[in-house]
Formats: sequence, C-alpha cells, structure tokens
Amino acid sequence: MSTADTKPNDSKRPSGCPITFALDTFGDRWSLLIIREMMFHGRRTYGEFLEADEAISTNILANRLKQLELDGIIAKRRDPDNFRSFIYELEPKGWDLAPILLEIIRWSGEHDTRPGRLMHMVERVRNEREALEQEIEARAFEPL
Amino acid sequence: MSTADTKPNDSKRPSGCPITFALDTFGDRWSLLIIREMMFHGRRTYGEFLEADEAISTNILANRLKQLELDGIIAKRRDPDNFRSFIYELEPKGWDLAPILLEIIRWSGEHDTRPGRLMHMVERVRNEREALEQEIEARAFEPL
DNA sequence: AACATTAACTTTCATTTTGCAAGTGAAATA
DNA sequence: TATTTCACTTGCAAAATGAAAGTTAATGTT
Repeated sequence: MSTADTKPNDSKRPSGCPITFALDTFGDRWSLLIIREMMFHGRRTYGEFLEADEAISTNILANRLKQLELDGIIAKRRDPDNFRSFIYELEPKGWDLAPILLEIIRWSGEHDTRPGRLMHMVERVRNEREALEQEIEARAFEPL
Repeated sequence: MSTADTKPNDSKRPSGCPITFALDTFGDRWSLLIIREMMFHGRRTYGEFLEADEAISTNILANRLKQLELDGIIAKRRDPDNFRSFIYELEPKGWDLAPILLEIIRWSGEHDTRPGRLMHMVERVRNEREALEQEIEARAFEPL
C-alpha cells in the first residue's frame, strides 16, 4: 500500500495530556470539518462530504472517515435503501464534541472580522445557545 | 529560503465559515500546544517552549510563533532583564481561547480511558470550572 | 441482457509540510 | 578573551497532502 493508511498526527509518545489526546483524534485539518458537516449540515455519505465547500481530496476523506471510525467518533453502516451506499453517523463520543464546536464558533464570531464571514451560526450561538445545544442533543438521540 | 516560512494550512478559498476560520489559525498539530504551554504552564520564552513534554522541532516552533503573532494570538517583546531573550505573551484573542481549551479538556476527560491519562486539569474543569476560568481571566489582566 | 451511471473508494505521483541535526550570530557569563 | 546561552536558520530526508485517474460493485436505462 502506498496510500496514507496510517494516522498522520498521532503523538509518538503519549503524554497523558488531555489536550494532546484530543489533538490526536481531531487535531488535523479535516476531521473537525467532517464532523461539522455531520453535526450542522446533516451530511452522512461519502458523496455528500465531497460536496462540502472546502473540497477535501477523496483519499484524505477516506482516510479520515476510517480513522474517525477507529476512534469511535463516527459509525459506518450500509444504507438499507441503497446497497452500494454507506451512511456515516456520529457516535455519542462524536456528538459530545458539540460544546467544543460551539465554543469555536463563538470565538470566531468574536475575532473574525473578514467581510465575507458567515454569521448565521455565530448569531445562534450568541442568542440561543441553549436551544441550539438541545436541538443537537435531540438529534443525537434520534432513532436510526 | 527552504524553510517552512509560509502558513501550512490556510484554506485556499476562504469559505467564511467560523470553524474554518478557527482551523486556519490554530488547527494544526502545534499551535494549541504552544497556547496550552502559555495558558496553563506559564511558559513564555522560546527555550521554555522547547522544554515542553511534546518536543516540538525548533524550526516548527519558530514558524508557529511567527504565525500566531501575525494572527494576533500572541505578542512578542524583548525581555527587559535579558536582551537576547524574547518574551511571548497571550493577547486577548489568545486568552479568549480558554473556553475552547477547557471544553477540550472536558471532552478528553469523558472519553480518554488510557491508563496513563493525566486527570489534574480534568478534575479542575469538572469540579471548579468557574474558579478556573476566573483564575485564567485574572492572569489575562495581570500587569506586564 | 447489455450498457451507462452512480457510489465509494484506491492508486499514482508531484508538491508541501514535518522533523531531525547541525549551523549561525548576538548577548551574557566566566 | 573564551565559553556558554538564547533564539533562531538551514539542509535534507521522510511523511503527509492534493489532484487526477483508475477500480469495483450496485443501480438504473434501453
């Protein structure tokens, strides 16, 4: 195999530090974006992830999905209605990243001054964080 | 120059997304660790950062410090007591990352089951988050 | 049934980033 | 004056990334 089939950013020697542990599981360029797509945009299949704004490469996407699954952040199952398709879903460990993502959105809302910045989620985090958290929590417990 | 003097993980096309904005400024392997060292371990100089557990390479450290400074996360000034030394300090934009780091620590506390995991900060976040936040906030406003 | 299309990858390879080791220059110390 | 300290920089090999093309199997079309 010549493909990137090893995890890129695992610490050589585990330090025991909680920050390092977290970076080892989602501290790369793409993992959090995949999680964002699942958590906030409802994307669930390989093809849907490729349609996201940031245009991830197919090999990187495959590698990250595999790694996120190994780390228990997401789960993969067949689409019962389309046997060539797979559905990726967040696991509790993945849904539990929501507070981190919301804090990241809050921080960017405070410090991103670019003209083209998107304020939709920023406003929701500012004005109705509780409701937003509950909405996400509810989706985490949706059937199937 | 052959050195890594460009920012590695800037999005080619800015998407306006707050998550992407954040990843562009600290979504790499080392930036958050440098910020952790400053915020929780009081390290402030190039030499002190090199003493951290994770052993960052000198060229990467130099590159990240430069980039964090450009992004307004940290500031660099001469040590008035030692003219060959520089002191790096968090800017408000950097201190404001504290809630993100605390959420990351919380998340790892919930999901890191490794035997060697360090629980000190996890416990503080669990049991006295308010006090911890205020302590950090206080240090953000310390003179000089 | 034959053919085209869709979906989820895998492979190849060039480019970029990382990481290690060694080197540089200026300021402080012996 | 010589040595050490501090903050980097440089060179180079190894690893990761990204773009594009290829593969395999399920589906949809004629």
